[in-house]
Amino acid sequence: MLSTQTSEIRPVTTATVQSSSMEAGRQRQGRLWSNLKEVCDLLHIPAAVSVSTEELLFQHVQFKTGQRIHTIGQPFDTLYIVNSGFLKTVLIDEFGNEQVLSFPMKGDMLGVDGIHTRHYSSEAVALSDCDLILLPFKKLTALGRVHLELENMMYGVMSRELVREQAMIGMLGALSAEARVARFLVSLADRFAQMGYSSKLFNLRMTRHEIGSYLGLTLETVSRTLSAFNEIGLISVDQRTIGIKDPEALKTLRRLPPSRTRAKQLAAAKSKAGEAVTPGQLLAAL
Amino acid sequence: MLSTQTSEIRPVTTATVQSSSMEAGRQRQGRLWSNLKEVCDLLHIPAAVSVSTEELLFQHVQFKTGQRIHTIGQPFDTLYIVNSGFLKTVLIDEFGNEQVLSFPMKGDMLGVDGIHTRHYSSEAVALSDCDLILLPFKKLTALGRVHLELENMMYGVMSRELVREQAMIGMLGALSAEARVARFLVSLADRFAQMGYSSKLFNLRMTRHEIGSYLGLTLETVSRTLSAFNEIGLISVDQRTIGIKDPEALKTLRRLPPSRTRAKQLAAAKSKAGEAVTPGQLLAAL
DNA sequence: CGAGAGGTTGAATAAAGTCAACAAACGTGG
DNA sequence: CCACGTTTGTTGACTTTATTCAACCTCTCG
Repeated sequence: MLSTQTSEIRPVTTATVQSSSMEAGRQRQGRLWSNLKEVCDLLHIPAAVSVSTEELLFQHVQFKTGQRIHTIGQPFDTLYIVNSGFLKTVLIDEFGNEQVLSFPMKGDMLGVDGIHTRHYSSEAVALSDCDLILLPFKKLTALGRVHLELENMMYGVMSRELVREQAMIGMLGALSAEARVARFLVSLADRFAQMGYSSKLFNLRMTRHEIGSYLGLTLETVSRTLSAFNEIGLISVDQRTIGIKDPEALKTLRRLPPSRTRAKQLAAAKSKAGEAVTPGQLLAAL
Repeated sequence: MLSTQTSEIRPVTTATVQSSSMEAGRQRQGRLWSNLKEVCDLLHIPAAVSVSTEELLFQHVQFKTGQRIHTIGQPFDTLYIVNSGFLKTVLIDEFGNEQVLSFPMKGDMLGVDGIHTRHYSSEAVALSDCDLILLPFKKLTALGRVHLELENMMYGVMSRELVREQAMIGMLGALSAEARVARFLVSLADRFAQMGYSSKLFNLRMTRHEIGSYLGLTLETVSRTLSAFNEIGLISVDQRTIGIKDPEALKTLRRLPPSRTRAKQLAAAKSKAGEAVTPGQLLAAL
């Protein structure tokens, strides 16, 4: 397994950090430090008038694909904000099985689960090379009392995280496999759009196994569902490349009609040569 | 439905509040109030040296069974701490179906999901008569800057909530129906123990439907699973009265053996008249 | 080029859901 | 206090959904 191979590797604090100008402020080359406003922007938290935040700098750290940011039980002292890259957070159950909790990406905060017990309760692994901003928790709370937008930021981010998890619980508790996969794709598309990438065509950063774990399904079910979506034209799939063809249908999808009906209808639709039939219309007709 | 009938009823500040012997809280203007230390104790947060917190009082409010504490979309301004009673929090999906998110009880905080968007994203309903402590959020953050134990309390509680939800996601994503019901019972037992009640015999405050929604199962599956646990002696069930017989087996249970095997084994075990066989031994033998 | 991880697909199986009938408890008004 | 309708809970028969097991394919990267 990818993560086990690299479990002992510690973050590379790049050579440039040691340069003498550390106390002077941010590095010009390499973007190794961010100020409060940049952090707030990243989190999509409206930063109030930023008073002299140039002394208030937060260090960046790079992680390579497969490296662990933190592990379960490790003493908690810092939060992380994803500046670039893709990760997963996982829980490990009593017999070593991974349960994927989230796929953090740009603008997400990591490590919040460690505040309560002062130990991280989950593990975060880089799915690609990543650039993270370090927020030493003690420093953060101390600063929170001076710069109140920082404090509000913290409450806001933690609350947002909670709402997201609630939505996840709702999804796991109530939706069919197909609806889960559909919504997963839509939410990924939305996040990519938010980050300025295409929401119509993107690459999955995770395996079918990881998606399955995240959605409470097996990898086979995920694979089959993607194939089914592809078959009826909701998406295109080629390995990890996903094209979103009918986002609306994906958003509202509750359950696919049985496949033998589907095949018939599809054939019928095709036989009307030359007529344009959207996947949405097809689904609605069933 | 219970909650719809009472949707418009606002909290009653009851007459009985005047009874002098309430554990937490004092009276002022005919109402119950709690100080910071009492709030921290309730939340199981180590309250640091409490400086003159007698002016720092938080008001209580009573809700009757079926009343709503807050609804989805309602403007957020206050957090609640449960001082006594039982509640549920729910999400309502696009076609009106309830998804139960949690069953808050003594020491739990409500409303945290409202901080981010300034609107509650879930609905809280009293499952019994309840006594809640009001924490006006603005007041709270302002006070947080003076009394830092309060600020730490907030972070701690929100983080704890997050960890709980993560555990829930893990459970919904990975466990069988039987394991979910078993863990649900164990966690209830633990909570009752923590509150000073019996962890061996207690009453469920919620319907099978609500349990099912919480666990991502149907009410029939919940009912059948409880019956099965009863049959093999892990618990006793009589309507909403649950007796925990073998907490250890419940804690570690992953999956029950098929029922025809179970019946045979059970018969075999019984036929050895006079021999004491614990449910745990029975399960282990299968 | 070959090993191994990741992905797809099919057939058989098991788990949980659905539909339905019934029983027990609750609560409300006569 | 009882009768009634309603809500809640149990159980059975059957169906659907997703998992399991297995074979096979196809990229990637030493």
